[in-house]
Amino acid sequence: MNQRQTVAERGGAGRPGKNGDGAERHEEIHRSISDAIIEHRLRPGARLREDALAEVFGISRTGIRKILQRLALEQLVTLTPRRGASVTRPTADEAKDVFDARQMVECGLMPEVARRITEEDLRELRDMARRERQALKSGEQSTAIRLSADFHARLARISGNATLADFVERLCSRSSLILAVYGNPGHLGCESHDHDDLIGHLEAGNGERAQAFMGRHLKAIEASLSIVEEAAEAPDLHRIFSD
Amino acid sequence: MNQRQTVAERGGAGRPGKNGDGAERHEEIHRSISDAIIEHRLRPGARLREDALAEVFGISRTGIRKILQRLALEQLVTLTPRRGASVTRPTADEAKDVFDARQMVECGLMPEVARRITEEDLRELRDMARRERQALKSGEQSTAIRLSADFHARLARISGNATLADFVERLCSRSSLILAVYGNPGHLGCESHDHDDLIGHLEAGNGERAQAFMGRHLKAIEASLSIVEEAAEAPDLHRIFSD
DNA sequence: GGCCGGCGATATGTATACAATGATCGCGCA
DNA sequence: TGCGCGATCATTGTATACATATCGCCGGCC
Repeated sequence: MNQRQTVAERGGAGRPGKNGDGAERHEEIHRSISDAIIEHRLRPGARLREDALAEVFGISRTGIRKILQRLALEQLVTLTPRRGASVTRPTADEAKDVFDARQMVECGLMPEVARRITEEDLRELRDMARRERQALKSGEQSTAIRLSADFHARLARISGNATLADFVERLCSRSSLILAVYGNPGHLGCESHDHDDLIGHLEAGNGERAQAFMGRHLKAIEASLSIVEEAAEAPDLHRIFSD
Repeated sequence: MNQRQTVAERGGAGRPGKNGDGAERHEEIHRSISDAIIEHRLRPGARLREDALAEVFGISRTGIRKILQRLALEQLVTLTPRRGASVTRPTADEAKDVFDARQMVECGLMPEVARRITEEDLRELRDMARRERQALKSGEQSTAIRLSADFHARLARISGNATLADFVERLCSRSSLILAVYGNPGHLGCESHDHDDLIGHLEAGNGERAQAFMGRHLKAIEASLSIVEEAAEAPDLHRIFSD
């Protein structure tokens, strides 16, 4: 296949083969795909063919494979041997696990977050909440979903624990997938004012209240899902036709 | 390079190119390297050259790279662009984050574990604890370290939450690295009788006590570390020679 | 005598070619 | 006419070849 994209990109950089070039390009592509999945522009089950992606982004399959593997480890895509990659379709069990994990970690982090939060953080969080509300109001679901996930991830990072923050970030990404499969259309996960209320508790330095509120918030999201295990691959015919 | 190993392996399988073959082989190699790191047979900082690994395991660099990337995502190896892979040397900050995370998650899991644990689980855990004690006594540090990590991971899995169990498993692997860097020789992380005591609390169905005990257990491990940030790469010459 | 710059070696990053496998579609047969 | 079977095709898995950047060494220069 031709490589017009590659040439254009490299030509623009001035000197071909610059060091950070490749790595940053990969990072960029990873984020592109990741965002598309989180924003539900790629629905669960969508197939991701290596050739197609390679052509779109103007790199060879080698680089695409690397990125797909990373996405697979983040459980955003599923790699079926000899069958290729597709956007992960979370099971009901996984959905429960993810929300239980968020309940434990995000709530547990709130006291520390309340202790460490700065004015700068508060300003940024308020801005994110505002943009999210705005996106919701103007019907930009994709943007709202991503901003919501970003909000939770950003919050966790304030705790100062990078390991737990990374974990929360991945849980939020997966939650977005779960919403895509089990969410009711028109009823987004996070209520528009919830995040603002949470910011209020944190601003007041009330970690306990923030923790409790986060707990209710997550429970509310989980409760809004209609988790009905749609006939899986390999429906149990015996059970279905037993009577 | 020749491929005698590959031929031998494939030939032994009976039919060449069997489906699971490649994937399982990769899994096996991943575990080999992972174990070597966890068991401190590969010390932090050790370089992992692709050619050398490819030759040792009888596959091409392509497969090795895939495995190295996975290990990097699990934060067991560090991939420096253009410099290759090396066993991760955890910083003091990372060590603190990892143990704080374990404190939150492993302790938080105990009540559910106490609720769900079965006789079969108890038997298995006791066996692992026994083998660990035995390894400690006979001076097989490597084995003891791995068994200790396995014990904690196994415990978390009983909770039924695969997501959190995976997380704990990775935290334990990283803890092993941390022990390699900051641990005092001759003083292994987990006291030999701690795990047995923990099993006792779980057998009694006392989740709260198990939770508290796990908390003390982890704190004890963390306290046994001598975390002194050894002069990092790029010593701050200004600060050093300012007086 | 010490430092800077060039040069060769080594190892990684990338692309491509080839091989193998699973899926799809068409054909023949019952 | 429906089903089973076989060939072709599309797609992934693997290895290898080539380009490129970095590291260490050595010689010249200040």
